[in-house]
Amino acid sequence: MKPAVIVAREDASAAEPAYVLEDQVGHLLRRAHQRHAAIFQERIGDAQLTPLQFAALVKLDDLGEVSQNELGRRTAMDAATMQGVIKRLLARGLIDRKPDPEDRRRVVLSLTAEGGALIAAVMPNGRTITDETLASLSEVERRSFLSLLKRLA
Amino acid sequence: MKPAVIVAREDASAAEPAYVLEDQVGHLLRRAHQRHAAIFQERIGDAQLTPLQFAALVKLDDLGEVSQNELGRRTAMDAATMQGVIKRLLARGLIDRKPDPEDRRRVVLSLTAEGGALIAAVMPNGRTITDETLASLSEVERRSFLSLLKRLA
DNA sequence: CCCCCATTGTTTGTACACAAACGATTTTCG
DNA sequence: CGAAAATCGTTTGTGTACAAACAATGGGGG
Repeated sequence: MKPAVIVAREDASAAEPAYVLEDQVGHLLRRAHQRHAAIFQERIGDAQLTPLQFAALVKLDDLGEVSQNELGRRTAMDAATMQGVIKRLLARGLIDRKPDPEDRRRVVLSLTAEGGALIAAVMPNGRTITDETLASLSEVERRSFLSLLKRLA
Repeated sequence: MKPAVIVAREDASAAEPAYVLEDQVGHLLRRAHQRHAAIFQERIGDAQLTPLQFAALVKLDDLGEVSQNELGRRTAMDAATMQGVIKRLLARGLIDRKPDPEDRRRVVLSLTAEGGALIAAVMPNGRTITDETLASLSEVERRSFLSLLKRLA
């Protein structure tokens, strides 16, 4: 049997604990993401390169040649967002684009020499950014946090 | 013949571990935030209400009357973003806006009756959204995750 | 008292983020 | 085979996100 006084624990007048914005996952995820974006911009070493553009270049470096939608799936961008990212990378001459001879709906994307050089140059900064983002956590805490975060995403 | 150079290219015994996009905090934060936004839209119960608009209403409900910049600070939005959010909430008649008699640079924001009713109605859905976002974690894991996330934000 | 400087709110421009609708293709299956 | 369904890339429209520049106001120190 339960003690009757348990109800009064949080607040004398409310049955439900207060909804505190600052404690909600959504709000915290948004703020953590904002902070990471700020660190990225400060440390990536190329003022024009955004997190999504960096992600697209990294994946393109991994995969060699991919279609636009496929690259979008690998980097968690929808087709409309991918459109814009690809357009800007093309404009900077960092990627190449040609029709797929085997499927006329597709275009095949790949890094240019310039894109390959850029991604090689800034990749170490990517590690720095990850480190700095997690700087307030110990090594054990980082592993724990990343493992939990991965299960949420 | 088997050239030794191949080994140095991409190998488990390489000095640097590979940069795996899927393991980077930034990418994971982005994906977790995306997933939360999708759950929010599905569950908040008002198709027009966005996470930022909801946050602004919650804080306005807490604080009563605040200036626009102050509300922005409390909800982690910069002034330009706040501009758009406030404009849309005003257009829907959910908030009120009047000049501050004590400081002519400021405007004072507050909930309208309609805004108050809406926030009261959807607040429980906010709890549901938080729960569903964290659904893949146990109670202990949730507490641990939120505590670590709060230290990152 | 007055000038410098900070703060408030606005505008402009760039870049995600995604829904919805579209034409062109390819695939699937009756 | 041929019609329906799925996939590919594009466009449009709305809503964050933030830098940078701006006019107007307020506060403080010389």
